[in-house]
Amino acid sequence: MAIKERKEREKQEMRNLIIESATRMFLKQGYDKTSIRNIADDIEYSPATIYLYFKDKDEIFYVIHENAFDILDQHLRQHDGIADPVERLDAIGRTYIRFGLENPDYYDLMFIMRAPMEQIKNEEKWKAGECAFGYLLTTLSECLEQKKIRPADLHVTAIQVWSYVHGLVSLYVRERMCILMLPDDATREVLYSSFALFISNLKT
Amino acid sequence: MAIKERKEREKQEMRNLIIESATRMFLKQGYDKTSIRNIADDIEYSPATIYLYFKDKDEIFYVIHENAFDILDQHLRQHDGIADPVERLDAIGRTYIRFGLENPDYYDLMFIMRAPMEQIKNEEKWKAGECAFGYLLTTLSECLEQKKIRPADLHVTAIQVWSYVHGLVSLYVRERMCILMLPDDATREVLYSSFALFISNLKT
DNA sequence: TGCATTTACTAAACAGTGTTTATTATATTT
DNA sequence: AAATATAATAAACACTGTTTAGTAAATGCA
Repeated sequence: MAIKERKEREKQEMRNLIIESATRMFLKQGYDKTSIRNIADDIEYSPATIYLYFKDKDEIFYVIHENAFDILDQHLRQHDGIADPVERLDAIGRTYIRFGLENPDYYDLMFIMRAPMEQIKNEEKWKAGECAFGYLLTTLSECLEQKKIRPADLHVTAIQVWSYVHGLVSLYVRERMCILMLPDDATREVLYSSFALFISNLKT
Repeated sequence: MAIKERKEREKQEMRNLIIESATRMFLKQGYDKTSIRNIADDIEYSPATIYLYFKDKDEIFYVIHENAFDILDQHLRQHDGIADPVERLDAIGRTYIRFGLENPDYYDLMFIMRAPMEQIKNEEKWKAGECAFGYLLTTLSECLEQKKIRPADLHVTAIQVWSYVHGLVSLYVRERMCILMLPDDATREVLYSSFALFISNLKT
């Protein structure tokens, strides 16, 4: 009965087709303009067909959300080779910020929008988030062990670092950095300078 | 011609009626469920009437956004009496965090949602934001003058502080703090502890 | 092979949304 | 009292996510 396997494969291909189309549209026109009807038009199926492969719109965006975490993860793990944990922390932070600035829509979906988190409530855990946060925890615990940053509770420190870079990126992405009344490239410079200052304040 | 004045007054009263209804609904059921039709139902007018007093839905929420800034401002200015600027900074930060945790919908509108910022582009400046940010700048420049915090560029430091508290609150409000896998009250405690640590790292 | 059954798909509808237009009723001015 | 200006609305437009009922094709079994 190889038919069942082929059917399963075809089902997965259709899911991929939908996700690919949705991702293209999302990155081009944003969440709101990526409607089920637009996706259906794009892949040349009826809107109702999409509901045979995904429970609802949120489920589609949950998959995109997970894919985005894979991409961020690849970026962050690039710094695995840096021996000094504080230097690594600095590199991770700058890469995180750069990822946010260069992929504002992905960043939105990963860390700002409510939709993907609704999905997580009904499932089990925020696996993708835990993976990235775990990497931060590992790096920070090395920093603390080697007494290279000011001593404090590991989780409190992690929240401090994450909140900080998230604050920078999310204020920028959601257009609150206009408060500086600077041109865009100068604003970005302030973000990186501010992060550098933060890291230097963290050091022992 | 006192009629014109009365008409002007009536127009303003109608605007207030709409804003009051919209605010009530927004705080009770959130942005999405506050539809023009729901507001119209609530004030017992037709949906089209609302468009005689407001250009669109965003304009209504822009007014609510401005009102929210007034409320935050009142909270923050409570600490005007604190002589030591670092102590004042600490109090301001904690009040900002508390405001965000206790008024998540207002916080959303003020610092996360895109809608109100669209309005600002078409107008002049982000007056409400500048007011609050100005207060932070004043406090920080005092801290720097008195050499009570580590020396650095004023604006870079301000962005550092704001990004940090915003990061804490926005990750909480948009449900990313679930990563800590702690009950709600413990999570809030981590936020405050993390801020305390941040302030102590900022001090000279 | 022929028939029954399962699977895949879709047209149409439902219940919403923000917004605009054409029309009516009311209030003001002349 | 008639003409004009203002205020309010019913209905429509163009969307949205989602569900239902019905059709056509592929598969399982005799």
